[in-house]
Amino acid sequence: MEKPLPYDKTSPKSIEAYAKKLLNKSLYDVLGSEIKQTYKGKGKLGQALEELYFQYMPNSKSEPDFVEAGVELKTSPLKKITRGLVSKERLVFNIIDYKKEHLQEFRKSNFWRKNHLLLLMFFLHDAEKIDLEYLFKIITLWEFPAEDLKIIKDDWEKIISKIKEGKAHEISEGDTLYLGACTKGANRESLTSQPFSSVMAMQRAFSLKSKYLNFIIEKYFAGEKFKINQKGYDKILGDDYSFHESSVRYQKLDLEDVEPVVKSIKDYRQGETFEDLVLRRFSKHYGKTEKVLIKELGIKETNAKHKYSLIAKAIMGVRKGKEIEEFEKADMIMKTIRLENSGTLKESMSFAQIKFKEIIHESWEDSYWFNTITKRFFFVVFQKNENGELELKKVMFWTMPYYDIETAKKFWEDTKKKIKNDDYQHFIKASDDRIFHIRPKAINSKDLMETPSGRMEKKKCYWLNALYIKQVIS
DNA sequence: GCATGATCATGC
DNA sequence: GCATGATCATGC
Repeated sequence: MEKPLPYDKTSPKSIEAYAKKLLNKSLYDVLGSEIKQTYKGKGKLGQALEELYFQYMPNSKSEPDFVEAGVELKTSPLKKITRGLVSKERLVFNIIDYKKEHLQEFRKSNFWRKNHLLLLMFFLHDAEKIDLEYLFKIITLWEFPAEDLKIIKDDWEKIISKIKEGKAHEISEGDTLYLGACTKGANRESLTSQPFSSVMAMQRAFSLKSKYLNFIIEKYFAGEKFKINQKGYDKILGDDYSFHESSVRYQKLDLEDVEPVVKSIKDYRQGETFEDLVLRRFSKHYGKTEKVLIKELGIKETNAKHKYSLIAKAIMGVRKGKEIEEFEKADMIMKTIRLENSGTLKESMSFAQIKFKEIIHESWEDSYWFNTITKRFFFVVFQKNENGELELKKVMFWTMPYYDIETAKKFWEDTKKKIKNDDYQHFIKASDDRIFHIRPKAINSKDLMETPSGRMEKKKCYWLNALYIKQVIS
């Protein structure tokens, strides 16, 4: 005879209420010391929660953990920074089955069947503790708001279309906005076959980017009550795309520093993705000079160097002083590019400083450079006309192709090796490589940074060659 | 015309 | 005080 469960397994609310008893506690606090014997390993927290706390055995992969309630349990670590708690890593969902995931439409896909209603249990990671001692800081049911789900569905479709084109091996996390396809496997050699090409592809899982999770975290601590109302999804998941009032929107928030481009799901035209919508907003302004744009958009006359970014934000309907919410969640990088009348770039594109003492300890996959270069980019291109005035030429979204990322790796390895060898005179130059170079960037030549060997060296940074950018945008 | 070293201006 | 986006200056 089975013992009755301490919660109603058919009710999401009941499951959530039972889960919340763990708030600000650890599993060890609640279950006592005897469980310490059974669970020692790292990464076993999710499993321990399922078996010992919720008292069910992990079930089939294609259904949610709590089948009857349709709830999927997701644990994920938080870390402490000065301004509070943020996500420590991306949230990883199911492994993408390249052979099956493309067979169904989104609403019947493995991903959506399993993950439409999440029970989020975020805990504070602590390197000094074992899993069972981690304190749970956020426990809540979670559904994607309509505006976000629209983007997630488009992301899913983008990943699926790459599989269907036989390009699973070319998938990059930077292809999509909120829902990523992150690598998942013991190492880079964890390859698997794909249905429409003989090329082996890296194993990947659906995931949410850390930046996206930070929005959930911030809203949770801001005291927002997340609404759960799955009926509202029908309109987003339907085929007609005739969006109406959304019933699963966030309540109005006072998060001061972001503003969304899409104020309502009704802003979309039929069949349009978020990126299409952004392109549409910009295309109306192509050919206008900087002066005209500043006047039309009501931007205060300024010589500030960031005025191009102010113009771009204004076109997207984001007010001064605010960050673009969708770009933040998607961890996307906006770069403005200025062209001469001839079409050549005025300058190469610079990135962050090389932290000499850090790079030597990095591995490629957790390096600054890999994590930057695999993001999605948004380029805003201005070009000088015959009178020397800058005109808005075009905008585009871009992700570095996978074969160029291989070059990025060699470039990064070369740089790391030279720093290890204490050689600061022979970094890769613009004339050495098609895509990348290292160059100084500092206040002046006396602006120095300490090296691993304890000397001081001029500050340098990563650059993308002007010629490469030119080829990318044309 | 481009590569390369150097520096400016702003905002956090 | 410093990192970053932007730009200048020089020489080949």
